[in-house]
Amino acid sequence: MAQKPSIPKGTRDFSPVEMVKRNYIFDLIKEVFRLYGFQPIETPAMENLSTLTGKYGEEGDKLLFKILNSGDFLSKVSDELLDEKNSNKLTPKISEKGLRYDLTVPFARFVVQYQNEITFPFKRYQIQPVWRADRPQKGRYREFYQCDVDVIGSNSLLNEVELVQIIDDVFKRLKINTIVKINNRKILAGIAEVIGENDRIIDITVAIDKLDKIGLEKVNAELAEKGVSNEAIEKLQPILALEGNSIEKTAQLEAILATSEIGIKGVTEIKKLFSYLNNLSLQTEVELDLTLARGLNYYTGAIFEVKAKDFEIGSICGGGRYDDLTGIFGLPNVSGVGVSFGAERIYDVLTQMNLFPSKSTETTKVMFVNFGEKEEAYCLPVLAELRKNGINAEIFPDNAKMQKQMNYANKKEIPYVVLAGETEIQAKSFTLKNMESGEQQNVNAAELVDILSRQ
RNA sequence: GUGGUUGUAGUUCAGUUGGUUAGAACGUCGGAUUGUGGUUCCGAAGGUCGUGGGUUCAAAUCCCAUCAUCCACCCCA
Repeated sequence: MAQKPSIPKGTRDFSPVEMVKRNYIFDLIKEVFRLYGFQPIETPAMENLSTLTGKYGEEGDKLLFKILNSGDFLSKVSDELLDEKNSNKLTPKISEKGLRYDLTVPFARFVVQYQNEITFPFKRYQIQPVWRADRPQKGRYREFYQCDVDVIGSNSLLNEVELVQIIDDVFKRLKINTIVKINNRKILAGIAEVIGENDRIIDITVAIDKLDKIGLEKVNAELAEKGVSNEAIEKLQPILALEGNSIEKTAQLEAILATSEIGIKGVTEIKKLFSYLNNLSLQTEVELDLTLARGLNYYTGAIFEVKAKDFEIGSICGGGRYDDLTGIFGLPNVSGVGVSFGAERIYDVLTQMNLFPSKSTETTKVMFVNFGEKEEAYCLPVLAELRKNGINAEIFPDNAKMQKQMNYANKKEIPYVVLAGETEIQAKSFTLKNMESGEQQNVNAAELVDILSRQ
């Protein structure tokens, strides 16, 4: 038992059955991305730590997986430093690489590195795993896939509009009912300004983000605990209590934030975005949600979050605009906006709501029963012909007992089985069996290919 | 990083107040059935009871430690 092999905490193996489902999600998402003119890139699993550290806040740095230097990495470390046993000071000496924490920062690095070869606006998508040294729990893993789409090098709000359309398109195809929550970091900044707590924008947004979850009272308590003045908390109350639809809310906000330049800017952006969206026949619900604050520190404009309506789970997609992401890598004033689809959670939703399509193009469609050497030779040309026609076909590799071979086909959910033994060879035919109905028919090679092509 | 939960066959779990040889279901393999799967019947294999220590005549069971696991918090997809 103790010696049984296992994989690290928070990581997973994917069986063939799971891979078929995962690929369904990835392929569908990619198809939509391409439809809007996005192109794929990939970046390495590991980045230089200098690229990663300091981009995700203090908490994020702790969650970075670091890779030990190769060779005798301790020999270069001074004895004093070793004796000190201070991990934070020692780490930079023995580790220079880390596993990527998300896809956005490597993308920013990519853009800066290839700025002269890239034509802006640059629209890319990227579907790769990321790693976080988090403690795993329900729906959270240490290795998981992100599906990112970003446009970089364009300030136009049209990009935000198209991202919402992509979200709508993807979830429409996946048959998941969603609600897209939209907010704007500038509005949050405006709120902080109006209540006189400019510097505490992060604390304030993190706290009000929990409004849904822990309620107004606890939010206020947390604000007070973080050092936000009572006066400011008082001023915040009417904002937290805003009601009505998105248009009504923006109207009220406009009045509240009148004295804040940045706040008004945010309201203007939101108004424009909603005016576009209202003219599109979106299937998903879209609403302004002022409590939506989560997200990385680098968001500066729109913030998105998508939730499944019929299923209680965290967000299944999220993103926003960041005005100066590439600035930290030496390329200032390049604005980008993007969203990331959470493949793992989408998988969970589809599984539990039974929304995966039953038939797959990835599995075997027909299996030939193996009756022996002579029969193998008889089957091989037809197998080749089937494959030439794009039909997934296989022959059982051993002349095993009929029961074993049929069982194999059954377990693998192969819908058709071909039996070709002595009788068929003499008649130059094949017996095709439908595994679901049990029906059998005797056909020649051409008919076999023809029938299976049409299924 | 903090708090809690649970560790027994490949999997899900029984296992009485500590008592001889630790059970079941499902799965796997074989047979009933040498050209017909899913159903049925019969049989078999499979365990250092997470690991280490302690208490006891005796430990899967009680105690301690440790590791793993799942859940919640912080944070996040």
